[in-house]
Amino acid sequence: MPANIPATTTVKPTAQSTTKSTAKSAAKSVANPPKVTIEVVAKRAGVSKGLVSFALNNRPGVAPETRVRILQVAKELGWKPSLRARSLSTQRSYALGLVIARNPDVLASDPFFPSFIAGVESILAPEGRALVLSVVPDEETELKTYRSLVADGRVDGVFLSDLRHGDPRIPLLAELGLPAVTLGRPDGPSPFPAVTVDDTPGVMASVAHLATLGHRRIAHVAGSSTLLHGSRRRAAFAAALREAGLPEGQTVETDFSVGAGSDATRRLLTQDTPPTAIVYANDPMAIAGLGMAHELGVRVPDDLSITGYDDIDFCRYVYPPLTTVSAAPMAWGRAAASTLLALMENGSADDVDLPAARLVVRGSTAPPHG
Amino acid sequence: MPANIPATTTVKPTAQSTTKSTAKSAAKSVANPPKVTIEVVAKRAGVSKGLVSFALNNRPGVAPETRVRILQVAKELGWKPSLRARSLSTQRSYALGLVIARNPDVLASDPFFPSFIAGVESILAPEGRALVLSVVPDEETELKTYRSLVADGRVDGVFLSDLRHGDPRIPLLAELGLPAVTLGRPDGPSPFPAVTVDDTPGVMASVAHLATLGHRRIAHVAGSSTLLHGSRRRAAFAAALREAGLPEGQTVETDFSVGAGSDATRRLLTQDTPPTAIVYANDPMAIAGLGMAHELGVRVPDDLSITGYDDIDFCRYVYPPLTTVSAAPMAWGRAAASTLLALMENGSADDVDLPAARLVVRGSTAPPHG
DNA sequence: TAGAAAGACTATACCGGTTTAGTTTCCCCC
DNA sequence: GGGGGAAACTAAACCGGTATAGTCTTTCTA
Repeated sequence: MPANIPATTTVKPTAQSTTKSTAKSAAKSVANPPKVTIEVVAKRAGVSKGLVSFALNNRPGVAPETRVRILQVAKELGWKPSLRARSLSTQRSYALGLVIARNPDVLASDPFFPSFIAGVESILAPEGRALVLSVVPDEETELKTYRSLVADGRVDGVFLSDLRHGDPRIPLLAELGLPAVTLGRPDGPSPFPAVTVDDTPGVMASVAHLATLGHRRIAHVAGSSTLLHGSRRRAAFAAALREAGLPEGQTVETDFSVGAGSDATRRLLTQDTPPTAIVYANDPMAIAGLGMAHELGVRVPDDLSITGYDDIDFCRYVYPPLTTVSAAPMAWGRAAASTLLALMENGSADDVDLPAARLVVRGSTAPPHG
Repeated sequence: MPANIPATTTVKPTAQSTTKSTAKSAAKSVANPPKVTIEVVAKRAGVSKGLVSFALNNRPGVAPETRVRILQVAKELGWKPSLRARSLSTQRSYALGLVIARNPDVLASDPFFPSFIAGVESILAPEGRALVLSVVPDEETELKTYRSLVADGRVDGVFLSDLRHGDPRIPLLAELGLPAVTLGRPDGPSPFPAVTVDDTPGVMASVAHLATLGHRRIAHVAGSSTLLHGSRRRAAFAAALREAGLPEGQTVETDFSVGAGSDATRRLLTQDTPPTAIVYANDPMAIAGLGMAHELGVRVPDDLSITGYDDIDFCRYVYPPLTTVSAAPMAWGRAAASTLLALMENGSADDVDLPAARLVVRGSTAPPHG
């Protein structure tokens, strides 16, 4: 039953022809194995349940032979301590949380999270931890979600992705006392360890690559500047231009969505003096840009060079294949998970800097014709 | 702490240069609010805790005025029943599970799950349920994951996606007594309700559309035939050809991945008599096919028409925009979640048939040039 | 008007672990 | 050989709810 339901109309037996009946009843009543609890193990081993608990948790004060015997009995009986009981007494849930606040469209076209999550899982699963995922539509709901995750004790720690400027989640989580790991370094003070893949070098390398090819009018289709990585990539873009001795480039801000990337591209290319190269803040937008270029009859890479960011699978298979920057979301997930576990175990954890994202040159970049 | 940890060093300050310190200590010690439990509410309302529980759960046997008073007190004190305690005594977790067994690459390029999950969440969140997500690399791990989800009591029910022929998960879950909902109708007997978006009409419509345009050599890049929707779309393709009075078409089986889609396309197009149209089993492969066509100098849609399946965001923005079949993963997620909740509440739930996927005609299909 | 039945509520067992406060036993040492 | 202390273990409280059995009124019934 839901938390405290006024009208539990949740589900009323639709009186229709219900050929289906749940598997529960059938299956559960058959075997009905005599639940083995810590009590049973204790009795069988001839000790108190407290001692079984001690033995299980490797605590001092248990004679070596006794410990062995207890564990032996536990194994024989196939006993696994009840997560629920343990949760109640330890006040922990043995689960970690990830809250994603994104427009479903943007989320859907962005392959970051599936890979990231796969990485996270590869660490959590062997540790017996679960991942609780929330996908919420807006920031307000997001904060509420964190509050209720804590209130319900659903998770022992969370991953903080898509950092924003002056991110309100950081003080919130600090106040709630919920351990967290940030994906990237926040711009303000933070009590949490950061696991970072520096994206600046990758973006700068993209620009440098284009400059070396001879491009002088390079534009940037940036992501949302409220997002830290959005504005950071934008800053890296600007810095790289300066470094290359090029004039300031045009920048169009978007929300990272495919549609916005397409629109931005149209705007850039339909000017009197369009850029000869565009650096996109992510791959989906770059791919949309490629489509738009085709539509406008602008040839890539002959008339226009483009670069993306993320190196999603698609990049290799669009035509021409996309020059992009390769982050490693799966490794990122692994590192973030390890760090969060360490933080929870030790009460502190060091920041982790993963290898910076690298430029991968493919066919979408070439010297400008002129 | 892991399941059974050697040293219960829960939280010791690692003596390293720890500029970070966990937020826990700091935050928690400040306020330290005197935990409000059911006991406190009971005392304050001058009743027993049992009665508070009854009032909360809308059970008979509580005088109306008393109920009101209790709930009033509960609200004043800001009491929310402890999920953990409740879990222990009700033997439920108030969470639902989704286990995804996919190659991370395939998963990453497939926007189905993010959208589906967003739909699921929109139903679960208001009900106070959480979603536990597992991403596993292979089938063996997948089955193990279900077992341990049940053993740990992590979830009260699960979503079964990517149905396979003679899917082993169905008997397993039945045996485990875990309520489930299948996404689509399984091919064997199943005790579980199915929530279905029929994909056959969409695929048939694609073929019909191509046939109407005048195509006679239509090929199919199919998904894995171990997957039900893979082989079903393939069957629909074949049926549609027959219905249109066309000869059997070439079919290449893939694993649904972008790379495989690309390879399959190359193989098809480099034959002596290549097809004039290709029906892809999903959009990512179609997009890869588009790229390959470009690479081979095959113009779309002039020399080759292509169609996809799913109507992912990209379709509108590649060039030419992709004719595809629009499923509605978010609505699917909502329906699946509602059905699973209903099943758990009532012990049974009816199958749900969502509106069949529809063909969306865009620029990637045109009459074959003669 | 006794007696049964219903209604409101309490006391308490229970879920299955962890943890603290004792208790026993054994050993060491002066 | 008696006191001190550590080691090994037990008993019971505790986490915070739910559920069951039972108590005490009040009301309906025969």
